[in-house]
Amino acid sequence: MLDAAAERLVAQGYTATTLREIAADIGIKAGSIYHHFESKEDLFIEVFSRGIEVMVDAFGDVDTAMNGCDRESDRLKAHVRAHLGALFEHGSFTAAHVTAFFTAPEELRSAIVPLRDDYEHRWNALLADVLPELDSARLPIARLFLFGAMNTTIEWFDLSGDLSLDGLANLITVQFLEGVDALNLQRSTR
Amino acid sequence: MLDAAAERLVAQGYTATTLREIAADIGIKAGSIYHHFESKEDLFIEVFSRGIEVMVDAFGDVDTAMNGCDRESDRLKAHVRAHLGALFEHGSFTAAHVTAFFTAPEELRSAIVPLRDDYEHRWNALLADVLPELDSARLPIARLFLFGAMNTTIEWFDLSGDLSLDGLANLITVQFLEGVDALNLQRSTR
DNA sequence: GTACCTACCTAACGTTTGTTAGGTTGGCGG
DNA sequence: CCGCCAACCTAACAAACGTTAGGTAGGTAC
Repeated sequence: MLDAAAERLVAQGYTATTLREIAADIGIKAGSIYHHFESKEDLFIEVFSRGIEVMVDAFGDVDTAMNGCDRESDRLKAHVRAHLGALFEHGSFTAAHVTAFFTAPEELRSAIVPLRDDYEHRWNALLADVLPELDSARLPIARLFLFGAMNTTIEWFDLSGDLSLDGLANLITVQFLEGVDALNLQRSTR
Repeated sequence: MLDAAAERLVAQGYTATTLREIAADIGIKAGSIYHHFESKEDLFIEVFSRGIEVMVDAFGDVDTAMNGCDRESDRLKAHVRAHLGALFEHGSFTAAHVTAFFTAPEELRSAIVPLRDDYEHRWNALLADVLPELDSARLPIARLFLFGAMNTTIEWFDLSGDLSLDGLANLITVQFLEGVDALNLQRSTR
């Protein structure tokens, strides 16, 4: 049911997604949803929360797996790959969060913001490690650039296309660190 | 009235924006809208079209103004500045388009897509000039990265903050061409 | 003055929405 | 076998939606 709600969110946004549609998707009636959640808002708070949870878990897994890694650019690339994995490989929760969060009513958003902030802080800390020479005031902006590049892939990236998720993660990381010209040296990576 | 509709679109998305709200914003009643537009869909087609129109016009202006420019990076920077200007300095039409386009129903979107494609083609041509050595298959991806960085600024950039639009355009261009490390050499630009 | 047009209003229509009260079903614990 | 509870259903509610038919005010043209 949460899966169905998340998929509808990605395709239609918050207001256009009706409880009757979600219910029909899983073969029950709209009223029955209220046995599991107090309201529509309550249901979607859970969906958005899981979207962040998936990202945070993926981030944490990479953090422990890459503990003894000395090449900072590889660490960054692994985290980019994890973020993309959350978007494309672990259901629609993260995708729903990234695309539909701003279409949700304000009261719902303010309940989610603390979780978002937590995830952003982890990225800030990571970028501070990877880019020690970067002005700390510029760091959040650099993160926003990176997030912009990663999150907008939902609008165009196709998992079944020529480019793999590993290849995409590599492209984004290299582009982020060294600029667009450096991409020409990376053609072999798929 | 189109302005009011665009602002509501940015704040609430397509479905959550009601004709009664728009009417109240400009001091008329909902039914009166139908004297100017055939339907809600018709009204928002006009809003989205103007959003692209603003971008295309800004792009064209820079194209002619930068005709005899020899430094390709300056040409790119000027176009980035023009795109950001369309987002922040010419009403809410472009902002509405960028944030709410994917929340609109499919029939409406398919009416707008040709205009979008035209604008994207112009950017592809520009990037092909600025980056002649880039693999042409990579070019649309590079453009999507750049669009991702530029368009997500709506979610965080503040016109009244420390960073100016010129400074932001410079940051994005340098970051795009040379990577995040190059930003440290650019601290003076505001 | 009459005709006409644009811009608005009122009042309602059918539909859909989130939500709720009360009823039915099936399985598990004792 | 009995009681219970979770999971579902039916049927309806008030509110809000896009939309429409018909009416009104004010200006312009002749």
